[in-house]
Amino acid sequence: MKDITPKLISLLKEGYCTPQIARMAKKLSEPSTTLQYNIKKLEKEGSIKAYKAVFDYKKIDEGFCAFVLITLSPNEYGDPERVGRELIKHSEIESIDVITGDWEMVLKVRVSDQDAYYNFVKNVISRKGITKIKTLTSLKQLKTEFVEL
Amino acid sequence: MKDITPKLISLLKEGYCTPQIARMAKKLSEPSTTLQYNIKKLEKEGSIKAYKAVFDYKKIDEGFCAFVLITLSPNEYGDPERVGRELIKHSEIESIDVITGDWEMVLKVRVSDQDAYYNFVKNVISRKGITKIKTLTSLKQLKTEFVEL
DNA sequence: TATTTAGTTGAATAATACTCAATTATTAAC
DNA sequence: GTTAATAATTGAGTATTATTCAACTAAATA
Repeated sequence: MKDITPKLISLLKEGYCTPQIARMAKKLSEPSTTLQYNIKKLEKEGSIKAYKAVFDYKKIDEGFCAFVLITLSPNEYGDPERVGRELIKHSEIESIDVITGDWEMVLKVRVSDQDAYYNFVKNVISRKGITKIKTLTSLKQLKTEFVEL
Repeated sequence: MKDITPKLISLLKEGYCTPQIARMAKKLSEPSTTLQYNIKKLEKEGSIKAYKAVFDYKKIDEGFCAFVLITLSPNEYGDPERVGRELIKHSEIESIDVITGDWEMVLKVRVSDQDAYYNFVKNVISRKGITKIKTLTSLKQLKTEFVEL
């Protein structure tokens, strides 16, 4: 039997959703055309980047979650975004931030288990420009993407 | 004129969206009823927690983003989830994780600016049970919630 | 005040999700 | 292996919903 679930998850993780205008209109007691107009405005000015699904990642074989604190080599200090942009396409990475303080970057990463994380570090993170990393492993996730778990 | 935008943002941040089955069906060349069935299954087994919008937070007055590393007092070690659950309802908090290592918890927080963050720390974070915090301020966000910015 | 621009809204239409029943595939029991 | 039960796929029809459009109202600008 064809298992389309992985494809579905992949699409829903980054988009392929849409606002429920009628439901919001009821909730706010406003005409749906008014919401339509205002939502389109938010989209046009780029305030809304995507509509997507939030998962209980334990249940879709992405139970291992970690924050990766990254130290860049001195010659990358000037352009940490360059390193970041090379990481962006990796679907295991939920977020990428350039930060202040003891580290230069922080990633939030989701993979299936510790083994997969080891491979991720080996193949994706261990690259020229990244000097040192510190992993904070999540033991329990209470909230993610503004959604309570 | 009535400004419903804040209400819209608030609703869309945590839900009030729905999958675009027809669009995915085209993309995957599968009948939409098959997708319907599989998506409903994911929902029923709790794999999908919500459908929501992702914003360019700079454009909706939430330009200040920080990771908060938290050290708990020894008498809270046993039940870090208790502290976490009290934080969950705060809409400024994007994520809450209990972690291993030098800290017990990490939050991802979004507010309008540094002033608002100061107030957030004062009013929400500074509470019994939390001994020490370290803030990693995001200078540049390249990706968030699996969505490229 | 006049003029333009931005925002609101109801009515009509187009698109989409959803329901249901029939069919096929998979699994479990004997 | 055969049978029974369960799970998954699918097309046709219906109910909802998003979208379009034009009329109207409010706000901003000169």
